[in-house]
Amino acid sequence: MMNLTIAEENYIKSIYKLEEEGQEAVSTNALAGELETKPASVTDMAKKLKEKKLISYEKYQGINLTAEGKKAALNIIRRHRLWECFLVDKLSFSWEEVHELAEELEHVRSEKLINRLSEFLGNPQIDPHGDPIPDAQGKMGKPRPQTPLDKARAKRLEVVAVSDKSTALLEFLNAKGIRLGTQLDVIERYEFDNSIELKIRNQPAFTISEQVSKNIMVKPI
Amino acid sequence: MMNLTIAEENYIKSIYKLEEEGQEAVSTNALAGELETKPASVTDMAKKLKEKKLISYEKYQGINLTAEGKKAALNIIRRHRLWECFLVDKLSFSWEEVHELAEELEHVRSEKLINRLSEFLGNPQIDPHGDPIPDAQGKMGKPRPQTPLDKARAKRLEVVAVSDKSTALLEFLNAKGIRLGTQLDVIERYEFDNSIELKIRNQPAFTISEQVSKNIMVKPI
DNA sequence: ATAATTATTTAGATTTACCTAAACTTTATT
DNA sequence: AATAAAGTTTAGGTAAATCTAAATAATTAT
Ligand SMILES: [Mn+2]
Ligand SMILES: [Mn+2]
Ligand SMILES: [Mn+2]
Ligand SMILES: [Mn+2]
Repeated sequence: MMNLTIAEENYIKSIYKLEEEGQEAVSTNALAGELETKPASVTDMAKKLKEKKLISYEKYQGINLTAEGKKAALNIIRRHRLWECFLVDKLSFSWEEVHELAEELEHVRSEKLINRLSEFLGNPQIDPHGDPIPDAQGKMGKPRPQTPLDKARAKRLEVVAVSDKSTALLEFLNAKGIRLGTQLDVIERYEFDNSIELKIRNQPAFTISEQVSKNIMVKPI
Repeated sequence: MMNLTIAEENYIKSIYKLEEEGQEAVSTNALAGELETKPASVTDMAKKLKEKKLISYEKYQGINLTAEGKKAALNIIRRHRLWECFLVDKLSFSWEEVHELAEELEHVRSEKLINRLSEFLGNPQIDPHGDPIPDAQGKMGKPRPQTPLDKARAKRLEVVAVSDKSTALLEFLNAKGIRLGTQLDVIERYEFDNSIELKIRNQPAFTISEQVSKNIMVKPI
């Protein structure tokens, strides 16, 4: 596996993410949005990544990772999520603080370091936000049955993952006492704005917006 | 304290090191040597760092850190040495493996991260090579009495620090069983090539070159 | 099918951190 | 003091990663 620059790694990671989210071929605009950069910059980089055979790309046709690109992406994600575990489990950071730091730490490229880190952490399978951690070979623990809360139909639910991108969301969840493993009772769904009234045992009920519910992954209990 | 690029941080660190080693004003050439770059590049960067008031610099007159530059340097050194401790103490790396990795990790800039790391490690005072670790305010534990082995006059000596830059040197020391705290008896000093015959308790005597002896810091027992 | 809109690419600049080669200063040697 | 050598700076260039503005292609609406 050849050596990537930090910019290249960030592109690969974002392409992976957008593909995961269902984009058939990742568009220049979508990628520019994800990376907070301009479409023209994306086109430039697309040519470079194609040259390196990490993506397939034809003018105006969008972007897809090659097998090699996917492998690279999983490796970066592994590093990112292991560092997040380290920060939470060993340095007592809370879950809304770690994503940003992991964005930097993930670019320290050393197989040995990351494998030792994994071992030190007890080879965790999920990160602090409930996302699975790829193993050294790039295999990711089967994504367990999970649905965004806005789509879930059951009444009793358990939180299995949350989006890690927004500090504000995670702080809101802290305030409401929602963490991984928290059990929720859906009291009511309001059609007007798709807000949801929830109850956690021993706590007063509260309402969350559709925005929030889309970012909480749950499974029925 | 303003934000520095990785290149700027590396320059600051190298200037600090050369000043420590006694250079009155750090020359363009010396710095180019230390950074494995070209003198012309150093001149470019010197202008930038002067602009940022991290160094004092006049054409042809060499470079010195300002108070602010020194503070920045100590902060980078703190990060470097704490990561070295982490790698050795927590991830079981050996002392010759950690410098390179710390060269990368040191550039992750977060006060909170590094202070938490320090705490996690038990606020260590020295790194795996015996070098003192500056505290959060940039104060460095008094450099304890130490002399390079080639200059030491006593017969019984204890190893208090070693140079961390050469993997080959550290591997040689591993092979000979020399670590921090190791007690050495000087059997003989050979004037011809300044090599030194040493003995460690319960081991056969062996000889080291002047090169090696310059990179082992000792104190009399 | 044509026109309008949106998406994407190209052209041309900019910034950072390098480089080489040539010019210039400083220092050492005769 | 003059010359040679060594050290340093300038001039001009390159590569990566960005940008803006203009051109072009694809999509959507009329
Ligand atoms: Mn994250
Ligand atoms: Mn995460
Ligand atoms: Mn080191
Ligand atoms: Mn060290």
